Amino acid sequence: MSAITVVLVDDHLVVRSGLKALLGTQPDIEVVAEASSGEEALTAVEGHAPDVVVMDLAMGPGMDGIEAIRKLRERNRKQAVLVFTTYDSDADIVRAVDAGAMGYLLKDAAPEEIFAAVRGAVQGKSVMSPPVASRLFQQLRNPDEVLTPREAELLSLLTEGLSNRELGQRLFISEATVKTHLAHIYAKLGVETRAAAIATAIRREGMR
Amino acid sequence: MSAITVVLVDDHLVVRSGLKALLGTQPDIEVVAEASSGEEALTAVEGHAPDVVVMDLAMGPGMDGIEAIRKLRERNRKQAVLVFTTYDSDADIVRAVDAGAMGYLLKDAAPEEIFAAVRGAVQGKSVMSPPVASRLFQQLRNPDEVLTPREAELLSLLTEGLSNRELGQRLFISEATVKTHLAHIYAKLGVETRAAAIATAIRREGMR
DNA sequence: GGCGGTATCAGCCAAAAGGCTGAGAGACCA
DNA sequence: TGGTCTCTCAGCCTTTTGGCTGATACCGCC
Repeated sequence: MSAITVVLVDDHLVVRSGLKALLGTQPDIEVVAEASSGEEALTAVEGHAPDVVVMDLAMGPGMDGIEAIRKLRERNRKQAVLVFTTYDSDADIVRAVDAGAMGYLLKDAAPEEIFAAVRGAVQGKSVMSPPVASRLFQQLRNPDEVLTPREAELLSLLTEGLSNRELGQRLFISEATVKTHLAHIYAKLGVETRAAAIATAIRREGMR
Repeated sequence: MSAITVVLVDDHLVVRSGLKALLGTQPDIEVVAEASSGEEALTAVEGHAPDVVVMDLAMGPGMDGIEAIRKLRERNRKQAVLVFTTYDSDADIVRAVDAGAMGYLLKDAAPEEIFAAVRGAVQGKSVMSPPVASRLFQQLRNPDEVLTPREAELLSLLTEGLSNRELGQRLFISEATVKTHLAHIYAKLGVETRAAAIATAIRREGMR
């Protein structure tokens, strides 16, 4: 059996370099290409048809990781995508899985975890770091705390510092409705003020 | 002349691994030890007395990079510290330089930049990534926009979602004083509400 | 056909935040 | 010694936010 082929996508050269060095120690894994942006990732995958794509989510300006994953799936190739990122935000996890990611690893993962994830991915196995898994589990247990699409939309605008009036104008709804949504959001996030909601959203939900 | 000795400090194994691989290509640079936390960094430097310490700022729980730099200087050894981090936040840059960092590099820096910074550091030269330098320059040109220590402290607490009353209690000052500081902070950040201030602080100032 | 979830809106009231002016104390520096 | 900066505080007024209760409409589902 030939080696598992991998394409690396990360905007940081040191990370790609480190990942390549680590994966290079495994005889059954071969890094065939690297990319430093979502756009590059698309052409790299097109050109090398790898078994696995290891992808960072945050990649500076331009296409982000989530979008890249979605685009990769649209061109329905059969490669598996592993997310490899620094933060374990609820929003990112859900969006990545939704976009079609096979696994979700954090950058402080042990080498064995990474190897296992790559090998698992080609067999259709989903591997994720323990903190990530526990977050997903948490969401399944407490569906009451999951924001509705409209609420998430509002929260996202909230993190830009808008007032209720501005939120209403932006979403074409009355200020009263904005306040209703906010009250629900606060309850779900477990906070009592918009300031705390913003802090929670940016830190925990990864809404940056 | 013997090689420049380097200690690597970063909580992510892939980053250490990548940095080591990159620096390993240079015959005049040798990585003599690695550490994954501030605490480890202190003992590693103690044991190896390197010429240069390459240090990440964000390192999970425990001592952060800034504190580690400060501690290293207190034990007044002669090694130079290079900050190597993902974000170029104003607050971090100022704090790092204040703590005694010799250089400030971003993780997307080119290999040549990194090599040059390491070599420059041992000669007492200060090297920083262009975006970092431009931020420092910006601050020198517009000293009116630089937060005072007290304001920075308040802003930091603000990003945790505290109310004016809570801020006052936490800082042992009256609510009136809190409001005065906030007004100054808003003016300096160019915002008009606490929500926008929090958003700006977390995103631009990197206060997470 | 009813039931739960979502999205929309209103009105009322209390609390919090923000804008403004003015002012005193201590530090630092020319 | 006088000016500047920083930190501290007060009062007054307007705007914004948050808490509460209740209501309508649409949609999917059993």
